Amino acid sequence: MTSSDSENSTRQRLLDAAGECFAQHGFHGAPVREISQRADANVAAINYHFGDKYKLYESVLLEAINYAEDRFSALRQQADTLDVAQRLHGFISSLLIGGLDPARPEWHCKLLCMEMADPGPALETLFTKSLSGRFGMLRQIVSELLDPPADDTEITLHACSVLGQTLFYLRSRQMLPKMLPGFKLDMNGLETLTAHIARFSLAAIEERNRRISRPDG
Amino acid sequence: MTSSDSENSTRQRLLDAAGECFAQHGFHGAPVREISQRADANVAAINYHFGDKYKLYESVLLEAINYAEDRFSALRQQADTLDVAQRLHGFISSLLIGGLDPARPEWHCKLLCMEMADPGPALETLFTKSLSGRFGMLRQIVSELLDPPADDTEITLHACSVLGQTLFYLRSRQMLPKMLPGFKLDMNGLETLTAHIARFSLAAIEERNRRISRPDG
Amino acid sequence: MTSSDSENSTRQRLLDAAGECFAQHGFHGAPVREISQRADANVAAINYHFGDKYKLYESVLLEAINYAEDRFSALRQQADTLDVAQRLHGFISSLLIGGLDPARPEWHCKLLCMEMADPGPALETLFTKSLSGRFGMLRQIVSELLDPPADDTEITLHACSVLGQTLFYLRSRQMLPKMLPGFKLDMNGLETLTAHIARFSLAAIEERNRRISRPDG
Amino acid sequence: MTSSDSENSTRQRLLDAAGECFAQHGFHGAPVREISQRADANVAAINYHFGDKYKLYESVLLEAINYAEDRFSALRQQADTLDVAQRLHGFISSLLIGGLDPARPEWHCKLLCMEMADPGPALETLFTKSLSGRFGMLRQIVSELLDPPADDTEITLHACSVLGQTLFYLRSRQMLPKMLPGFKLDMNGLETLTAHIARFSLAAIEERNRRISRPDG
DNA sequence: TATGAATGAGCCTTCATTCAT
DNA sequence: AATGAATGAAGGCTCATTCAT
Repeated sequence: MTSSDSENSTRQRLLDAAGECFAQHGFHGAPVREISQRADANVAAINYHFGDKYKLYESVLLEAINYAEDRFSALRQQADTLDVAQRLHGFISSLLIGGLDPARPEWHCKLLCMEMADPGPALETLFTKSLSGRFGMLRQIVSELLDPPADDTEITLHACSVLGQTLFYLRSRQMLPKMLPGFKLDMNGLETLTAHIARFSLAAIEERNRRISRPDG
Repeated sequence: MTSSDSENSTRQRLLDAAGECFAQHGFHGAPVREISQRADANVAAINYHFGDKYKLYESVLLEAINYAEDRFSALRQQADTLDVAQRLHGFISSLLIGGLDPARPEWHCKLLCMEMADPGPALETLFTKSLSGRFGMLRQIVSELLDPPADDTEITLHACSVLGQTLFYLRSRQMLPKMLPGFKLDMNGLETLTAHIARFSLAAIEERNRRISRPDG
Repeated sequence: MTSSDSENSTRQRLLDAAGECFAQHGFHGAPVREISQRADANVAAINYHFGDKYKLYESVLLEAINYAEDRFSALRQQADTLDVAQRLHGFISSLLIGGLDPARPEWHCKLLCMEMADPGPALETLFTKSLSGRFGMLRQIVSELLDPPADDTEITLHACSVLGQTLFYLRSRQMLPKMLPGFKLDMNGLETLTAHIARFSLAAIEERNRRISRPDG
Repeated sequence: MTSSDSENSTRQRLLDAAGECFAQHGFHGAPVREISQRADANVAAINYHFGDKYKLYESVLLEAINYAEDRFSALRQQADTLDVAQRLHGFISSLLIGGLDPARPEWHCKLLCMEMADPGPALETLFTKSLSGRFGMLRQIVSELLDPPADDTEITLHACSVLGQTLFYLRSRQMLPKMLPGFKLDMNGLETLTAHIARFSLAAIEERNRRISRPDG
């Protein structure tokens, strides 16, 4: 067992500490000194392992985005065995539970939301590496649900409706206690949300399908 | 007419410059010197007019949130003359067009989204002064749409579904060119979005109403 | 009497302190903290007044080179009233006494010599502003002394011989106590040196003139 | 042959790389990491081989000064077979060509000049090991040339005149392209310089000898 | 013999703020 | 009402060095 173990190496401790600090104070508001102290490491260790503060920030973002990627990989592999409604449910669930899973460090979700609200150079990587693929997956699901078939714009609008409902909880998480007092975001609550979003969206789409296929205008 | 009435007073120029800077670099990333220079004012002017940097930030946020409040006031006054579907449409429109209106300074929306992604003490004021009222308004509309009547939780879930779809475009604005290449956010595009969200949501609710009122499933 | 008095202003104190420090430890070896402390000023004052450390360094060099420029100006104005041998003596004296004058801060000479031994961007300014003019002046004197007239190269070589003898004492000043133990560089000593260099050079040139003008080869 | 014999040992590569770096940026301005990288060695190798950064610097200076010492040794051994004018020429040539020889790494000369402009503890070694002997040699030559004999001071002054003319080119090398545009410092140019300095100095001394030996002025 | 990881001290610079005017 | 000068604290980063291997 060498010191490069990914478990508790200086590098890994820095990543975790940085995640917390960046999520708490933002990139500019988080001093590298505080990060290194929380990681029980030297200030110079950051530059040694990551080059500079921003490269550390990028690495932290990657760490956060990768965490939930497993769920989507699994979903992709099960695509053939699940019907389209199940895949919609799976997508929403992956995003929502993958994002708010109480087992996941809180800062993952917040940091990603902050980066999306104020995108920097790092977002490019996140996008090409993960976000764009996820959105394509959702568009595929939605396009299968829309019958009679929809044009590109309509698919996009429906995909955004599903995505918007889901991301709302991730992006509003900081405000949820204030907005929805009494609502608990435990596993149970998350499944309630998932079920609602799926049912709400499927209902809207079914209604749309019925309307379009009706003979009159 | 004193100089404090002037629309172009130092104080106002500072507010505008600060809005741009804060939106561009975040609170910690925007140096007061850059703000004062962009406002063509002295560094000390900020502390003179606002006390300190954070109070300036709060003032800027208030400026941004107040800008769109007129639309909601109008909506409230028209409540009696509009049917509930129109009020839903009006709410979505107020939020979406009020947020992305090309005539509005770009930083308004971005800054508010950033503050919501990473809430500070200033959010409290925003919430009690504006956000909480808006959400209550939406809940009222949704509760009227839900028939048979829904319990508190279901109202909230439906309100969140509407709100989530709408906020999605505000909060993703920075990423929209990348996510939805070719989509134009001009007045026309905004109305398309508004119409879709309203139709999608109404369809989902109607379907729900039908399902619930059915003697059994 | 305002605070911008050139006498004892923060800016001037910084220049003097920086001169000493840079001369003592070199540009890279002199911490700005030490400079500001010696100047009884804040660290930030350096960046406020000069922009950055290197611009301070350039200003210090200019201060040093300007100090002696008066002597050369005077020499230029007297050019018509002095014969050429006197002007040669004047030139050597201006350089030597202007450089080692005990009334002059010691660091002036050392710092200029250091910059010449390891030229940076700042030397360009020194050269165009002062050095090149001085060398032209010396070439003019030497060319008048050379009779029969000399070509460009020969003038240059003779000018370098005069200049080299003179600069030797400036550039070796740090080593003089070791090389020439017992030699005092007071006003008296400097005039002895000046006289020697002038006599030595004139002798060499006269001998050269005689040799060239001799009919045989 | 052990690895420490090798001309391309880590130790030697460090010396060469350090010479370049120190000459380029000065002692304080040259980071050990850059040196070790240029030498294709580990950072710790410097401390391992030399103890610390300054000891490396001293070693580099010694390397530079030793390079030219062979010429002077040869000159000393030939002392008996050459007349005094030839020995003067030889001395100047050793210094000038030994210093500016295009075959020699450029940094040798520059680094020595820098150390002389800003002497540190290392200069002591250089002085006792080399410089003082060279100066003594020149004084001996000059004293033989001065006839009628001169006192100590006069010998010193004349030696400094010869030395100053010669060192001028070494110490001004960085500025020569700017001062003497078009002058080429190839082997041919160096011999031109050597010949001029020797002739100039001999002429001055002959004239002096004539003047002194004249019954009166 | 030689190294990659890690360190504490120090670097220059910039920060938001204050003060005398 | 407003400002230019100045400040102490803190910023991110780099330094020469050390240590376990």
